[in-house]
Amino acid sequence: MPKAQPPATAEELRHAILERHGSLSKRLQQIARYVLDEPNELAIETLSVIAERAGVQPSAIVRFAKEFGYPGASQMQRVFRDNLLSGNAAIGYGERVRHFNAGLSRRKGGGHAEVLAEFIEGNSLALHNLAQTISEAQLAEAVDLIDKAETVFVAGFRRSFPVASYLAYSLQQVNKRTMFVDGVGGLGKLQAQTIGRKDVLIAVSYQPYAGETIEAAEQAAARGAKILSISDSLVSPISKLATVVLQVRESEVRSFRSLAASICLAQALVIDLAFESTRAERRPRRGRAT
Amino acid sequence: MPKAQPPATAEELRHAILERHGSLSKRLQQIARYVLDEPNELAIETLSVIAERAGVQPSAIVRFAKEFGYPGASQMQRVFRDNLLSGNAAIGYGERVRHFNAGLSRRKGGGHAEVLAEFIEGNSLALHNLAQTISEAQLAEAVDLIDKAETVFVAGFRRSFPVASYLAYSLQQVNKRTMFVDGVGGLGKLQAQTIGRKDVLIAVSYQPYAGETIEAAEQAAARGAKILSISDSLVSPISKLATVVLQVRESEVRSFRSLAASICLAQALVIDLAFESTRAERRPRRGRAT
DNA sequence: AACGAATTGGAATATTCATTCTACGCGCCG
DNA sequence: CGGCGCGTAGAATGAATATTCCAATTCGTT
Repeated sequence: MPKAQPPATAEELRHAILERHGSLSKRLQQIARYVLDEPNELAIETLSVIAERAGVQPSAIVRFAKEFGYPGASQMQRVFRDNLLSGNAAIGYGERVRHFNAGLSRRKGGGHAEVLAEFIEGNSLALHNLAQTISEAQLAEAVDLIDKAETVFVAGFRRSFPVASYLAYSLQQVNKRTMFVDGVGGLGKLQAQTIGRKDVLIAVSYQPYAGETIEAAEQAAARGAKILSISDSLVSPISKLATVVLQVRESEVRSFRSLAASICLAQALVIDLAFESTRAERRPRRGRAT
Repeated sequence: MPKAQPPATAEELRHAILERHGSLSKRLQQIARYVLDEPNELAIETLSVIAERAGVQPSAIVRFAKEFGYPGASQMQRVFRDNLLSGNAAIGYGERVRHFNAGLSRRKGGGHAEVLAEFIEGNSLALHNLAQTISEAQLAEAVDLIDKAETVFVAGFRRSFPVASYLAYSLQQVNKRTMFVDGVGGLGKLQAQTIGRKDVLIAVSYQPYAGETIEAAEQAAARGAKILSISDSLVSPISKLATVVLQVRESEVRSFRSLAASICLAQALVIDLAFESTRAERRPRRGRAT
């Protein structure tokens, strides 16, 4: 049932969609979601491109537009285009385009957004720094270590816990046998006690190093397991015991260190491993489960 | 005399135009000026519209594009579109992410460092995108919500778990009364059951939305608690119930979405809260004046 | 002033794109 | 269990748009 008056601005349309989202058909909801999530795509790309990305038929988008009162999809696009333009409208390059400095630092004294911007900046720096501190060889070693392990144990507490949990989760996602030493119920020590010679412990730790992690590492070392340390220092108590150390320098803003770089590294590690495994599938030996 | 290699970015094209401006024909200079002055128009409008506004023939614009090495005017437009989007960041992002997804499958995958570099790039993009999708107002609302809460409950499972655990950890660090709904021992439901009218639930969730989180959100809503949703969509099951939604667009490579942006947001949220509390300490009581 | 080369305007053409339409599939209700 | 209606996919259509081409004009040169 098309409305008589189509929303004239992107904001209005957004509201309208949110309001009616529940009562739309499945396919239309799918489109609604895409429209909400990717307004700029909608503004610029052609209908068929949008359709493909949203996983629907072009005609479905036309129907969607009509559902909200537009005569056609093009008119709906216009709304988003205008919105996009007005957002950027301030950028008026004159004939004197000598200003190649697109001023990116907008100083709003406001506070909230500034904090966010600061962290974004900091994490961005940390990420790029990561590329320089981690060498290809190190990464390859680390992946190889994990790939060859029968079972991977992951340990990390306090500040490192999110990184460890991410690692444990995604390793399982790529079908690596993984044991997350989460220390629930004070069982951390026991969990790590079953580690064996063919296994690997990934120990994530940052200053101040959690006692549990150190313990786990010591135990692993004692039982002949390999250790991969993800840490902020090469000489941390854990790194000393490690076979391979991946050093991450996190950004620190107002004495709060971030984790973005570590998460990124963890992610790259796991995906890289997934590639490695895929390649390894062709090889007869070492039949890891898919 | 068409150049062999057309400028691939708007900035390059601007350079090229400025350089050759003097040696262009009158009509071509006219177009050059328009291109420099109104890049946005060029990005979005159709050729004939642009021609009319610039006071030239459509064919002249095609000629202009060819002059700079493009096979047609459309290809030149694409350059400006990409630029517009990456400037606005909301989808220059999607476009680029799509690019290295394509690139990933093409490359042999031999380079470990390459994978890392791609994730760094992807996360970097996601971070910058974050700055644009989260408005100061939203952040302020979210902080306010948390600040006023008696107890903060944090829920997030599977992929969202690292983010949730980070939030829980750092909220406690800044002395906020926090309850981490971690679902250990299948007690998730019970943990969330004690939530009250004065409390806030921070629900972190991404597709596919974990049932436990949805349950927790429903319970919270039923008991009259406020909900802050950190999610990838405005219409996710959790976001629908939420008082405030912070939408995060993560980078995605090979169906592995990252978490760096979410971690960054979480961090900013907590630190921002810490400032807020510090300021509030001077004032009589917990209740902040709105 | 006249010729030639370069440039331009505008119609003709080819291509791409949005939209419409029809037949099919699915779920709902009798 | 069978019919009915909504929703959907996909091809056909028609419109709009980009591009090409050629004749007309301007500009520079001798």
